[in-house]
Amino acid sequence: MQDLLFDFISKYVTLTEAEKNAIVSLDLFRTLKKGTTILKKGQKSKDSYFVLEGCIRIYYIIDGDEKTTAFYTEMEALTPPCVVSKTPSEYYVSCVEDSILLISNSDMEAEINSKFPKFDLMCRKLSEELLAKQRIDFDEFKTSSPEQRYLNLLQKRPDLIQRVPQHQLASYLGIKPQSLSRLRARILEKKS
Amino acid sequence: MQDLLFDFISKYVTLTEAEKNAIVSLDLFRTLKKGTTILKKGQKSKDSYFVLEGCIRIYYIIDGDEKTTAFYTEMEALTPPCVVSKTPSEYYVSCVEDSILLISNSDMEAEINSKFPKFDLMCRKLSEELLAKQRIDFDEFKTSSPEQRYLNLLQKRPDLIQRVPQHQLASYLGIKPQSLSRLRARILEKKS
DNA sequence: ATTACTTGTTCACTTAAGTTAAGAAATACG
DNA sequence: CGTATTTCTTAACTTAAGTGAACAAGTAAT
Repeated sequence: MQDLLFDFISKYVTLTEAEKNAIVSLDLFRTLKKGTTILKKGQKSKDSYFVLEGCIRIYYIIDGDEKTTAFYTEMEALTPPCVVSKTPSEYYVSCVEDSILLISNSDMEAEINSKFPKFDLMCRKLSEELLAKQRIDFDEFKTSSPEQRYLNLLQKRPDLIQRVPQHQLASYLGIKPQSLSRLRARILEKKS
Repeated sequence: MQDLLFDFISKYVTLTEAEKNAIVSLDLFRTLKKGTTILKKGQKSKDSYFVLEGCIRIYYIIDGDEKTTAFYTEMEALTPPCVVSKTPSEYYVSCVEDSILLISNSDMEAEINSKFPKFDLMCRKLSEELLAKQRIDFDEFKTSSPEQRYLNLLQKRPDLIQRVPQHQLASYLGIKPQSLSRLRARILEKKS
């Protein structure tokens, strides 16, 4: 399980055994049941999440119903905006499936970073990369129709469509569940 | 003009006079005319932009017409995704108005960063902050209708609506110019 | 000054998403 | 196992966005 983490890290920096041990000794791995909420609206938190196995999502409750805006699966990291801004969270984060997460605290990260400057470098590279990736995703979202977005998702993250309830997918695509259902029917119609 | 830059930087790190001089001596300020294209589709580039005055935008050309997805105004920074991924650009960047930009090269940044670790720290803080901000923007976009998005923009960046041509605003809001025009008429109707 | 181009609005029509409601299918749980 | 709940689909209707076209106003260019 830890190997997955170190494979990921190796894309950004090269760690010594001592450094790897330092991470392992922090004992940050957590096993969570499907449906577990790990961050609630209104809470303050300093925790970042790295998904080793499973899937977590960000969702809002607007006019009484859930709006899911993001999913994080294997080898993806999330530092919730509220951790950065140090304000109460506007949204919820919960497990879509049984999941194994690495949960790190920003205070602790600061400590690690001062001991091992490499981590700092990794964090910078990672957030620059995520910023760029998210920019592209946002641009694609803006420039395409719901149907195109769905087809695009089918290409890029086909697994998500299988693992995630469709009403959560719908809001992720910026539409209502009924529209997603209809849109799928429309696509099938076209194919035949 | 440089004061604006140092005011901005001071939000992240505290610079000494020597460090400030080092930046100034690099002579990175550029004055550009409205309409100037600073990055074209297909180009490779290592340049990041910081807007001191004016406004720049990202746009794509899809099926022959422009789709503007982002605007950057005073005190906002853009490192185009293609600089991070080191691949040819998928989009254009151009000046919406006569602008003064600080244009820095990533090779040069690396050099500065190694001389002055503070810059590295600033870059990390900045990209973490921008990532969080963009996540929130994306979430708001997904969870609201075109009309809500327009009203939201009116609250948050009223200046943009004045400075930017409406057909560019439209694609920024994810709709067609005609729809924006109609939507605005609808809002006026409601008010009266 | 005239022409050309850009920009914004309006209109009629088409297409697709939102809404409300009902029912079927799958899943969870006692 | 059966019941409750969640999830998904379908349908009829409403609302709003997309499309194509025409026109007016403003701007730039010769």
